[in-house]
Amino acid sequence: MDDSEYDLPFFHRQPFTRGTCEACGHAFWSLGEHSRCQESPCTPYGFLGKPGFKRARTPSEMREEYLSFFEHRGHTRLRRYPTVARWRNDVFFTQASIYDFQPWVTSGAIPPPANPLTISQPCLRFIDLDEVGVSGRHFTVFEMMAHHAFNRPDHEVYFKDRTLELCHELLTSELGADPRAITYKEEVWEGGGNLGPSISVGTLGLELATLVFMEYVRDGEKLVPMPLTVVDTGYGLERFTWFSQGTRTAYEAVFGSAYDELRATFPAKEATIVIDHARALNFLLTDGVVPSNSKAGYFSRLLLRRLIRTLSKASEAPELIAVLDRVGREIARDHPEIGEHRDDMHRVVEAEVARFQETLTRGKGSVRRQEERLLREGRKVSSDDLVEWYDSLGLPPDLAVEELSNPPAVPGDFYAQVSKRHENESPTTDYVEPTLVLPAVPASVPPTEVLYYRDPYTLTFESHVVFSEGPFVVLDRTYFYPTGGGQITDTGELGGVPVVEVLRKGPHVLHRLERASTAAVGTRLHGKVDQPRRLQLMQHHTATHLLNGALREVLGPHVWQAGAYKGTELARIDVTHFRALLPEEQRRVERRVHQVIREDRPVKSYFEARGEAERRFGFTLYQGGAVPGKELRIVEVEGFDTEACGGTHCTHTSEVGLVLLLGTERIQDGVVRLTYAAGERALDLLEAHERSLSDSARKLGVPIDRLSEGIDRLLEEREESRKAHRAGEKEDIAAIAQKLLADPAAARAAGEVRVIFGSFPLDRAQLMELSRILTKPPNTVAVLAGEREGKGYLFAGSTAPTVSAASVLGAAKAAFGGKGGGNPSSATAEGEPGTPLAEALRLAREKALSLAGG
RNA sequence: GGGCACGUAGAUCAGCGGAAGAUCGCUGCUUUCGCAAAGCAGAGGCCGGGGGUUCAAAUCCCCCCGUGUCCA
Repeated sequence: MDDSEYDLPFFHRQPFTRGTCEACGHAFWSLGEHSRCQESPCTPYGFLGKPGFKRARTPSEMREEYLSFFEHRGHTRLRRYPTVARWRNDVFFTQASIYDFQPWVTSGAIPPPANPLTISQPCLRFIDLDEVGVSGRHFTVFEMMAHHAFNRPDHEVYFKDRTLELCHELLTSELGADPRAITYKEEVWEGGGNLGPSISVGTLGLELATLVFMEYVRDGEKLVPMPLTVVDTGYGLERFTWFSQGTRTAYEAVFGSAYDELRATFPAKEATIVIDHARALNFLLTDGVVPSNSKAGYFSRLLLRRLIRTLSKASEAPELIAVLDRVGREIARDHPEIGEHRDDMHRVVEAEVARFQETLTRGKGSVRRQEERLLREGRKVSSDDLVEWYDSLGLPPDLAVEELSNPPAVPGDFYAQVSKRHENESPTTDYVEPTLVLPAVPASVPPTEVLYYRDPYTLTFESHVVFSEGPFVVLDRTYFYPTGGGQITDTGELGGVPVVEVLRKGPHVLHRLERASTAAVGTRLHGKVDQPRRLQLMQHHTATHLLNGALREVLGPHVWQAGAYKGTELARIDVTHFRALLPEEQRRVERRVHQVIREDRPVKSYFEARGEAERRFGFTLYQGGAVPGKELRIVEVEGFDTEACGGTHCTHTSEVGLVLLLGTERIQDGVVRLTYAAGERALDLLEAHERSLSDSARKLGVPIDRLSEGIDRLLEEREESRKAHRAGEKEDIAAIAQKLLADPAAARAAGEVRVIFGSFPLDRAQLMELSRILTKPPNTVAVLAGEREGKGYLFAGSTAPTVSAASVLGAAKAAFGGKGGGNPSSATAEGEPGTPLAEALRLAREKALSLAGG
C-alpha cells in the first residue's frame, strides 16, 4: 500500500506530524509528540483511574451519543441486525457491523438500506472465549458502533478524508479526548480478495476504533480499483464506555448491577464468564439459535454448558434461568426485543439443561465402567482417556475425575490436546451444486421488469428480446418466475419454444430455452407460463408460510425457518426446534393451518421501506435470511404471518385448499423437517392414500377404521407361527435326542466318557442344538453329522475335560474335504456337496474314543 | 461440514470370532389377613438395517439409518 494512501488533507488542515512507532514499526499521525503509537502493547494503559473522556458514560449513553452524533451529520440510524448471520453461508455469526452488508451490498449487487448509515451492531466472537474474564477486555458479545458509506462512481458519499474528520471530531469535540494524545496508525486491511488502507485509532494505550477503506481488488500482484468503495469503520462500544470510566477492567464499566451481585458469590473471573455468557445467550436465543450439536447451535450449547458448569462451582449460585433473566432484562433496556419471548426462551433452555444432565449421567456411568474394565486388565486410566471421554462423551474432565477411584491428573493443556485431535480433519466443504455456466449479460442491457409481482395470475404476455446468447434469452419484461427463495422455476413457452428454466442474474431474468434462440434483439415474443405448475408452486409457497406461522404459534417463537423447498410434487420446510414434533403438536399445527385456510384471509404482497417494515413486523420478517435493500417485498397473511419473501403467492388463504402433512423428521439436532403437499397435489395424494387404505382393508377383510387392529392381528399371527415353527423344530430335535439316548447302538463308553454319535438331516445350527441336549451330563461327547441342502456338516460337542471337540474334528474334516475349527467344548466343520461324510463321522468317532480312552 | 463414541431383553448395560448374559422391572408359585420383602420358577432377543470376509460373525471389514459428543 503506497504511503500516499494515508497522506490525507485532514492531516494537513491541522498540524499533524507523521512518525514511526519505535515498538511496532508502524507509521502514525498525531498532533502530539510520541515515539510510539498510542495502542497496547506499544503504550501501556494510561486511562485506568484517569478516564480519557470528559464524562463517564454508561453503555446506553455511549451508544446513544455515538448514533446521534452521526445522525446529526447526515447518517441514517439503522436497527441492529440479528447476531446469527442467516444471510451468509461462510460464517455463522455477525462478527462485525460490515457483515450486515456483505456480500450483496458491498459487491454492489443491491443498494444499501441507507447511505451513509450508522449502526451499533451486536457481534459475537468465539475465538477469544478463553480470554473472557482473563484479559479484562474480551467479550463473547460486544457492540460494534459504526458509520458506513458506500461510494459508486456516479454517487460519491464520502471516503477517507471525511471519515477521519468525523472520527476526530467525535473523539475530541464530542467526547472530550485530548487531541494530542491520539495516534492514527497506518495499517493495511485485506479480506475476501479485497484490500485497502486502514487506520487504527489509539489513545492512552487503547485502540478505540479501526477505520477501513475497501478500495482494491487483488489481481495477482496488481491492485485493481473497486467499482464500489466502502467506508468500514468499527468503534467498540465497550471500549468507549470503559475509556470514559477508567475502571480497572472493561467488565466493571460495562456490566451493570448484576455483576456486583454475582461478585458476592463468585471470583471476578467466574462472575465475568457468567454475565458474558448470559449476555451472549440472550442475543443468540432471541435471534432464534436453538442449541444443537452442529453449526450455530453448537456455540449456543457451548456457552450454555459452560455457564451451567461455572454456576455449579459455587454452592450458593443463583439459578440458571434467574441469571439469564436478570441479564436479559438489563439488555432489554437498550434492545427491547431481548426478553420479548422469555417463557419460550426458558423452555428452550430447560430442554437443553435436561439434555446436558442426561449426557453427564450417561458419561459418568460409562467412565466408571470403563475404569473397571481397565483395572480388570491391570491398566489404569490415563489423561488421554480423559481427553477421549470429553471428545466423545462430552464429559468435562473434572467431572470424570470425580467418578474415578484412581484418577489421573487433568493435564494443564487439556483443551489444547482436544483441539490437537481435530487438527487433521478435512476442512469444511459445503457441497456446491454444479451450476450452468450463465452468459455474461452486458451492464448496458436494461434490467428486466418483473411482472410476476404485479399479478401472479396473469401468465401470458408480450415482450421484447433485449439480449440473447445460445439458449438464453433476456426480455424487457417477464411473467416467468426465476428459481429463488426455495421456489423452483416456472416453465412454459416463449415464442412457441419451450422454456426449461428461468434464472435470475443480478438485475436480469434469464430464460433458458430448450434450444438455442434465433430471436434477435428487438424481436417481439409471446410468453406463456405453464399455468397448472405455477398455481401448484404458489399453493405450496403460501402453504409454507401458513405452516411456518402455525409452527411458531404452536411450538413457540424460537421456531425459525432453517430452509425450505417448494416443488411441484411436494414442499418441505425445515425449522429450528429442540426435539422431534410430538403427534399432538403435529395435529395442532395442521388444525391451525386449516383454520386459517377456512378463514380465507387475504395474502397481501407489497413492497415497503425496510425500516417501516421492521418497525411493524420485527426481525421475524427474515425467515428466509436477511434480505438487503432499501425496500423489502413483504408477504403478509393478514393477522397471522408476515415474511420478507420474493416468491409468488395465492392472494387468499382459501386458495391453498388443503395442506396434507406427509411426514416430519428430525433432520439434525435442533432442526425438524416437515414434508407436505398443498392444493391439487394434496388432493391427488389424499385420493391415492385413500385407495391404498381401502385396498389394504379389503385384502384384510376389515373395515378401514379397523385396519390398524387387523394389521396388529396379522403381525401377532406371524409372530406366533414363527414361534410355533421354532418350538416345533426344538421338539423334533429333542425327540431325536431322546431316541439317541435310548439307543445303545448310538453310544460307546471309553472309561468315564460316553461318546454319542449319529447322522441326521440337520444343518449346523440344528446339530448344535442336538449336541447341547446330548451333552448336558458331564463327561459326554457328541459327534454328529448332518446333511442339508447338499451341504455336509460335522459337529462335535464335549463336556469331557480330556476330549477337545476341536481335536475330534481335526483329522476328520480333511477326510471329507471340509474346513472347520472350534474350541474344546464345541467345533464345526462344513464340506462341499458329495463329500464322504459317513467316513468323516467314523474317523471323528474313533478319534473321540481314542482321546477318551487315552 | 468433519472427527470420535454408541445402537444387544421393557430399562441400564456386560460380552467383542467358537453353544446369547447380568442387574432392575414383568408374570406365576411359596410365605402373609393384606402389603412390603424374601425364596423358587418363568416369560421376554431379526444383538439397528443391508452387503462382505470366515468352516463359524452380536463380535472383523464396507455401506446405510439412528443417537450422543467434540471441533469448525
